[in-house]
Amino acid sequence: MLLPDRWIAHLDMDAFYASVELLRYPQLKGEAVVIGGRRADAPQQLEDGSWRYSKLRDYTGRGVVTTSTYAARDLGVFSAMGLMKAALRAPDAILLPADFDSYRKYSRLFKAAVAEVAPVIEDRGIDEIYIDLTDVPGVRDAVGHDPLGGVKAVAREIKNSVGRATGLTCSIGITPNKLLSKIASELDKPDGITVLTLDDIPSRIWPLAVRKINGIGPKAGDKLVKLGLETVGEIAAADPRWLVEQFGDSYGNWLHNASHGRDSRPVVTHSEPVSISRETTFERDLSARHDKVLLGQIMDELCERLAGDLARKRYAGKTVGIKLRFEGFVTVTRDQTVKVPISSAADIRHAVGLCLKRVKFDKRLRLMGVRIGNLVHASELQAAAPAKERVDEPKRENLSLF
DNA sequence: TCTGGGGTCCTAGGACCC
DNA sequence: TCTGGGGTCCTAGGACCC
Repeated sequence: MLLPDRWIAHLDMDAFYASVELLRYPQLKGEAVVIGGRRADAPQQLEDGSWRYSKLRDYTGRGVVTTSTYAARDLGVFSAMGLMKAALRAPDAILLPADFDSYRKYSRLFKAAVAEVAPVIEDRGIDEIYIDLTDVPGVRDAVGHDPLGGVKAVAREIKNSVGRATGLTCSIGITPNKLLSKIASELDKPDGITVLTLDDIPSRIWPLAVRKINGIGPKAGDKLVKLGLETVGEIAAADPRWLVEQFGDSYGNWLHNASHGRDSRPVVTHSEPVSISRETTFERDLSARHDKVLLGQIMDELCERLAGDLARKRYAGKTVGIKLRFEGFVTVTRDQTVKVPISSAADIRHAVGLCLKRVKFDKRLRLMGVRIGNLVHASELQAAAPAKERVDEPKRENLSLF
């Protein structure tokens, strides 16, 4: 066996939000539970000590499933599914509102627990991480005699550490790169460890559906299937020149390499944000004419919240963007770049006004969002160049849209 | 009964400068 | 009078991920 030059782990918490809720409501273990919905009611304890829960069948609105327990998944209820659709499949499933503060707390706890064993960690969101295990003592020292044994022992140590810190389980995939580890962590879920080398690719990776590769989404997945490629192995067997003809230079070559398990991306332990945004979907579609005042208030509030995020994280930005989604799910964006980084709600709102002027409002709106990019951290923002830079921008009075 | 909210990255065209 | 190539920035849309 050819030994890899790196051992990269992908760790994925099992049904993370749902599992955190089960810590709080252990009596729900084994039940079909769904997390989601902005206004779902929290469980209530009655005078006799029993609990009353919201049922999926009682929900009305535009929410989606954020996570579901494995029992709910058995009934066909999965993440990102509309709650109304989920209710048709599992009307008696228990519906809990999402509690992101709690999930963030457990996220910090599990990442700190992993860092005690293996410190080279890449954050991939609230419930998953990549870990470079190459230089972890238990892995490095086992290279000569029992490399796979060393890797598995470290994986068990990480899982134990996470379990002690949080009471939660996770699944870990360990392979020579991030692409394969991401796939591997799903092969023995929940609570599993899967170690693969490049020799395992034909038997373990090639039989999988193309959508199992991180980076092949709904569009590319459909196109591949229409072209007759349903498994990763079928992509691997395809002529790379043909893949390039079908998918373009960049994506075609990436597909070829990915299907052969090739990926040299490093584990990135630090990154700066590129943009920060806030958006909201309305309970009902709103008219730019009849709901002008309300839309204006909502936009003001989004700008306030975005300014709050910027202040807390100590960033300013030069490019303000709006996102509008109309009935029929048609999405439009407009950007406006200003000369000097801004961070106040008033400055953002002003740039938003410039963006709004360039949109035609001929349909009702279901969503509005504000984004700021071209970010500069406060620490690298020099105090120079004050107000006079804004002379080229129009006056504020004639900018009030809505 | 359609489809949340927070992100990243890529592409492609046009402006503008050298 | 016609015609360069390269580089960077801005904008809009879209795919994808958690």
